[in-house]
Amino acid sequence: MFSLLASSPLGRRGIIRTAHGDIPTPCFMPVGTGGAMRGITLEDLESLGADILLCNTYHLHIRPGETVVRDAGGLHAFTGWRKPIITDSGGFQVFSLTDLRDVTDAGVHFQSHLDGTALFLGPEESIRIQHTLGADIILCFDECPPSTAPREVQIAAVERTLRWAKRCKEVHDELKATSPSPPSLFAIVQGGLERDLRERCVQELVAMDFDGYAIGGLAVGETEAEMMDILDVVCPLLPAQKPRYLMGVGRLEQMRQAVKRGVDMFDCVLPMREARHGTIYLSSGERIRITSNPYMRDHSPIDPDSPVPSSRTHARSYLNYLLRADERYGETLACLQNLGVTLEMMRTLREQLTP
RNA sequence: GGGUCGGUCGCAUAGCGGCAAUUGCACGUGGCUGUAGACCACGCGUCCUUACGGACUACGGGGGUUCGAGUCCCUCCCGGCCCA
Repeated sequence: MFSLLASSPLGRRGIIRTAHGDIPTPCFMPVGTGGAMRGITLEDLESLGADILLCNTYHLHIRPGETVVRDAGGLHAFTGWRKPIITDSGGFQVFSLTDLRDVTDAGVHFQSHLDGTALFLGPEESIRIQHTLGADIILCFDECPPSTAPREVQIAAVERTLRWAKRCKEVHDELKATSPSPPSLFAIVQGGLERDLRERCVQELVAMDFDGYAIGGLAVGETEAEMMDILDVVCPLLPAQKPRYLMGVGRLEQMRQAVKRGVDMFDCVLPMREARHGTIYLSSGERIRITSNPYMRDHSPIDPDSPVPSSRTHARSYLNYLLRADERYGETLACLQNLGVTLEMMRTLREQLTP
């Protein structure tokens, strides 16, 4: 499923093969939580060069519900996205919906963020839903505390995440037997900023033998140095022949640094969110606040060297106006640009790593 | 000409004796990291202070009552509506 093509102090170059196509790594996985990207189409996403889409179990479970997706023919048929799809387990919502959930060992009781309806998601539920959705890569249901949470909290989260990982794998193995093209299952390493807990978590998970390993619980409150420090602890302990996925990261510079430490996969809402909110990434590496005053009369292209055609033909003044006027097209242009620059950076990185 | 309602920080609003004065929009500057968040935070009379804070000038103009007036009274100007 994963082939490591090259490995050096600059990073790893590899390829993940799935039923819906190959994913060259290192890769950035755009976040289309509810089976869609905000502001751009999935056709846009493909033309930007994305090789895999990330969707979310919690969100799709609430709406439209996995049976609707299944009856539509699975996530690929339902969305029209033909390339690989990875689904997050819903574990992150323990972190992000902190006021709307209650964690127990059995799983998590959520209150739907839409209408308050009670719903329960545990390891078994999450894996079953992910199988039903029909993703190519699925994730274990984990507990993600803030990275700055005290050690006792991290210990409990690691132990729970390990217990849950075991249960996830058991259900996954059962379901795998009944499926013609079952998904790959990745485990998630927790442990906050506690190096020994991270070590323990990795070792236990590796012993259970998953298809890949995700590093969770980062980019949730710690400094960049702390994040890299944890990668330095975790990555060397992961098996070379399995893909590594740093969840929720991130900034371009963070991803560059993480690649050097041996990370293969990333996802992050930041490029899209910052785009919608007016921060534009340039191919030069610079970031600009396009909605600010100086750009009102800057009629030069958004990014003359952009990998995205629309950013070469449209003026900064136009994008400034569109976003200020709350025109949807502004979000579209901004999102295309930031995602385009992000994906382009990964392509460049891959080229540099190709032997 | 008579009656009536009204003139508050760019626009729109609140305020009915203790106010540099509500709220929305606009504007300004930040922030967003496995998406609950086309979002959030702060600023938005002038000047001084790193800040706490202080000084000055302000609710159409002028005058008055009052310890104190955007708020009450008189008068003038301007606008809307109604009747002539």
